[in-house]
Amino acid sequence: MKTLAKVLNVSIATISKALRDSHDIGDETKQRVIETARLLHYVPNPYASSLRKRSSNTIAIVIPEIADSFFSQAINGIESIVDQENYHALIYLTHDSYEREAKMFNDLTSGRVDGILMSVASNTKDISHIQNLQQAGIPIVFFDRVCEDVPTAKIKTDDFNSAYVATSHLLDQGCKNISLVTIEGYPSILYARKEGYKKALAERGIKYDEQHEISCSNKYTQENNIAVLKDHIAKVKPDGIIATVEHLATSTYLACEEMKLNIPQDIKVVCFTNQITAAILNPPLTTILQPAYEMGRKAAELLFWHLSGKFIQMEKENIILPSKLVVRDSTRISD
Amino acid sequence: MKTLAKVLNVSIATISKALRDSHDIGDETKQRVIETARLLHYVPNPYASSLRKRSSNTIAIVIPEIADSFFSQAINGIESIVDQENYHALIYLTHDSYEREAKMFNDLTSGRVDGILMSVASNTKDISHIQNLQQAGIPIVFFDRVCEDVPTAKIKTDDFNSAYVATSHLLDQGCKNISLVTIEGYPSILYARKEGYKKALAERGIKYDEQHEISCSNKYTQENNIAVLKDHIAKVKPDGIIATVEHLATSTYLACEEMKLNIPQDIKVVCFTNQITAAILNPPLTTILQPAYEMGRKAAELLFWHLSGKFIQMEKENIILPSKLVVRDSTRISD
DNA sequence: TTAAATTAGGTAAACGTTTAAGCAAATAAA
DNA sequence: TTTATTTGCTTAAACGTTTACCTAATTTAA
Repeated sequence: MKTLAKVLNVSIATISKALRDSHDIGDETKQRVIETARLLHYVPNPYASSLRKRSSNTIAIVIPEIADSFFSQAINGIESIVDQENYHALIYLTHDSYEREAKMFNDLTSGRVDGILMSVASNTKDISHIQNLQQAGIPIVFFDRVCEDVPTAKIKTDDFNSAYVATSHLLDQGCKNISLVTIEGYPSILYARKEGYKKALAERGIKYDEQHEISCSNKYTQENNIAVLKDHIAKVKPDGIIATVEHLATSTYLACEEMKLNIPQDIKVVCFTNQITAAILNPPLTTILQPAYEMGRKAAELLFWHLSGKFIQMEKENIILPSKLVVRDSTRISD
Repeated sequence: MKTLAKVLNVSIATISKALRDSHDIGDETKQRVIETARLLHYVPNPYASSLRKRSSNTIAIVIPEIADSFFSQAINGIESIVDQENYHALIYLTHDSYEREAKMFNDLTSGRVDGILMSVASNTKDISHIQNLQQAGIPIVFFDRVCEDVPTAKIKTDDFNSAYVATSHLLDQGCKNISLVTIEGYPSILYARKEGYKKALAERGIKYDEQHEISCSNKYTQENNIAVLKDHIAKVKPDGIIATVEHLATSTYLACEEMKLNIPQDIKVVCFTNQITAAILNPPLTTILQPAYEMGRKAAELLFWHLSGKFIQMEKENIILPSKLVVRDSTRISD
């Protein structure tokens, strides 16, 4: 294209410099260049530019799943910054599979992106793929599902505390027998939620019972999860349930309905979810609302601070944004 | 990196060809190259490759909004193909703004992507940005919110028919007075939905009344939408509502609740939405479920067929996948 | 007046691939 | 045996930018 821009008969270097507003070029020439570039619909080739500059103006967003309010809201937050910085965002879905995640990371060492924003897959144990990436000099910021063993910036919400608050709330509402519904895998956030749950129990002198913890599949086979839940409810007869991931809300409600259990009379339910429909469910669902947008935004901000050369000790950044318990009828004592 | 791969003392061309499995290279050398590439963690630089090959292995997904079940499910469908083709997906959110869309398209003429999958912003009228892109030789496939004036492939759902079916269903349930709730803008799909609605009315000899059509903002200010709805309901007193976009479901339910209107007794509601919580709402919501995943998948398939050189008359591809009316309590005659 | 500094722009190399063209040695065809 | 073909590899150009280094002309300082 620049050869075409030689209608101005100046050198190609002049064009480049003029467009990048270099001090080397006179104001008048700059204007002429910019003007004719616009006229000729010239748009620079990003790949040539990236190759030469060794930076891509692109980041990667690596998440387990996209059909999930938390993640889609987080992406909105990320995008608000990416857009402002004139960057581009590649999106990668791991579907919560370690194998896919590792494969993607291998590709990402190529320099395709300048940095990565990620929520790790729930069954990721081995972290060598992440370490390789760091060795390649590519910065990573974790959000929500962080990987504690990797020394880099992390944006979390207060999982421990919010689980504690949720459990205490259920206890306040008279529950004696609370089950914790989680998914398979090793995400540290689920561990934290479990610990918060345990602490609330302990504080009231209730013994933690492994029987009360139940793992659903994270593969989104709703029928299967409903079956598992019904089984559990029949056996343990809980009067309260804490669902630790979003898609378990629907399964839990349907399981209760099929068992003719009334929420909240027979069983009270609280769920970690950002679904906007929570308020119009039957009954309206008490939720732990996570600051998804802000978390995505903050994660992106940190990454760009780092990329812009501002010295940040990435491994020292460990930001915790508060979640909020939103009490609705699913845990309200009905009279 | 290839200079490093010269530990094998062969030429850099040999490396390149060996890795791309060219017939030029002997089997034994190929193996040696592949082996040591793996050993040295060699990953080719995508920007150099893209520059030389003049193709990027990347597509763009341009959509109005991501925190929406339809779009996030569609992305899942797209991703299933993108992944299979070893491509990469850049994501761009227009937030339903024509200005943002046009700006993005200008950037996309650069050759950053090999093709585009898009749902156009609801207030896009001028389509010159899209035409410019086509002139630059970059293929586009529309899905859901198509732009009828652009000659290229389109994946839609049967908006006309499903609105017709939904309206007829409400009429069957005894509604006499049905309002259509839409958003501002000119998306052709909303026009089709309106026409389907009108046809169902006409068939039963009911006169279409403009009063019954109401536009909410598409800027997601829920409080505002609720106010608009309450106002409308108070004035027109509809006994049935068809909400044509997902985020209006919550607004509608809340407006009815605030007005102490019982769904479905006082007013019946059906909504175009893919939200999985529809089944557990209060009451369970009758929905028009769109084949989001399949639409995304099909759109991606078409694009890749085209990219792979299979001759497709893109402008002839006009695929319509059926939506499904899922009847639940929100339109059920209660006894 | 001359030397030094500044301004405005040009030259050419480099970024890391891919690929057309070429070439020697080995093999097949005549 | 000679010629034609095939095999396996090398050379070098090209993709479209950016940028270190040069140069000539102009301005400023001494």
